[in-house]
Amino acid sequence: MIVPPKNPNETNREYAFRVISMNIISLDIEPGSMIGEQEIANVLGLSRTPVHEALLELSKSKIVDILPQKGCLVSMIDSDLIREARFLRITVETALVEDACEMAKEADINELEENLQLQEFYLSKDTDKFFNLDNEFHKTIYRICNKMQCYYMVNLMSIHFDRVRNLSLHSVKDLKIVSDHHAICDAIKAKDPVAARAAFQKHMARFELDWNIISREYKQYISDGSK
Amino acid sequence: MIVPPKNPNETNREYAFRVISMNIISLDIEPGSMIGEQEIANVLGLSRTPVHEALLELSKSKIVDILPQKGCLVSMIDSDLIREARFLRITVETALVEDACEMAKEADINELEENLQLQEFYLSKDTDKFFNLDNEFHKTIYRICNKMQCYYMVNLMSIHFDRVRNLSLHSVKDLKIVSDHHAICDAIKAKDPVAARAAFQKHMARFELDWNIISREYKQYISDGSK
DNA sequence: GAAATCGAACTAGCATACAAGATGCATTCA
DNA sequence: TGAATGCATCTTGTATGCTAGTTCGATTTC
Repeated sequence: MIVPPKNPNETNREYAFRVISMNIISLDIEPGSMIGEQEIANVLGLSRTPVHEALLELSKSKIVDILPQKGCLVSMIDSDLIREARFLRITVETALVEDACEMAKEADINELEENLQLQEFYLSKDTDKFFNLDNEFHKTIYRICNKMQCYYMVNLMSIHFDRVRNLSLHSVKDLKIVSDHHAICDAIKAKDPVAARAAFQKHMARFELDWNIISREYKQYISDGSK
Repeated sequence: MIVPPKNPNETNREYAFRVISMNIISLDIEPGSMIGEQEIANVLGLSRTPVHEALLELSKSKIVDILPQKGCLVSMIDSDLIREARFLRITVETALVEDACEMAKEADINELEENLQLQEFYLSKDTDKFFNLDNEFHKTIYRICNKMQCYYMVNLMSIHFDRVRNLSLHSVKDLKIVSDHHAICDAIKAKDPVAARAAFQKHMARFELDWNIISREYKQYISDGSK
């Protein structure tokens, strides 16, 4: 488990949540493994309480399953939950990119374009950095539309999806993500909701290809009943 | 504050969450009021711990705002958060009713129709019962489409919307909700996604009218900047 | 040898205790 | 009189202790 330093303005609970989430997405905590509150509390140098509260929040998205008096099971990669997370993102963000065509100011477009410059720079250099930039790109679209609370809810559930997306970045070679993002950004800039919708859906459709590769390559992490 | 009995298989945390949510929606806990963990713990006969955890979960949807070392502020009725909650529901459930046209089995249609029978029965008799049936109707649509995790996430945020919806049921006389539901159900039964989408959007559009009435009638509960 | 039983060692839920920051009022001081 | 100060008393965040339920292995029993 990777333990970054605690940020100054972060509560212990937020710190625990951040570190555990990170390690689940990066697979440094293995899908299907059991983790105990005390065990994590020891690693992070905290008491059980903030760790308990962080795990409670994670359990809301079913990324962990708290089994009372037994322990905390980190979920296997579950195609049903990924399908739900992906449905939610596609549905919500498709509507958002359309709205963004009216809502986006010049400064917003600049923010997106600056992000895309950095994406190009880091794509082949630093996978984790790129992953964060990708997340920021999507988050900016929520912000443009004044839907930050929706972002929080969708993002919490997206962790299932993120875990696979992170694997993709490390495994799948043919990455067209940045040009997809450019197409979305250009459509918003051109105030063309039809093009924005199309570009976004094309972007999200790539996942099907990745999933085919990932699901073969990481069989041991994928729960039964999926393919 | 109304305190129903604790269900047998419910943890104290779940009980606290259920009771506090209920009282926020029913306005038995007033918008803008401060509540303390100890105070609620006393009323429910619990310790602070499960109450604290319940409030943490509620704070995720911003329906309460935990101010460290000060207290817990129950949010005013906030048009921005309602707009977000409503956007999320409309966006997600519009997509769902379309999918439901393919997914719904005969048993599912029966479940919806049985629910509608009860809605007609209780509409003028028992507002709270009707409110629950309305919720169940929407929940069933998620279940038909195998999107229960999405239901949980959308529902958590919907509490802002629910608080006003509950006021509507008590204040707004001209209720066409049941016939709306019938139209949605009939479209799903006829496997007509275009009609289902239209019926659902017509249903959700009613809220604008209600909001105009509510926002005048309950000004004291509505946060500044809204109209 | 196999099955049943008991108990030690785990777990999370919850209660309680303590720490540290916010508040408000009484007191002090100019 | 008015502003500043300090303390008593709130609050939530966190740590710790206790309870009860689960697991697993050693021991007993047949």
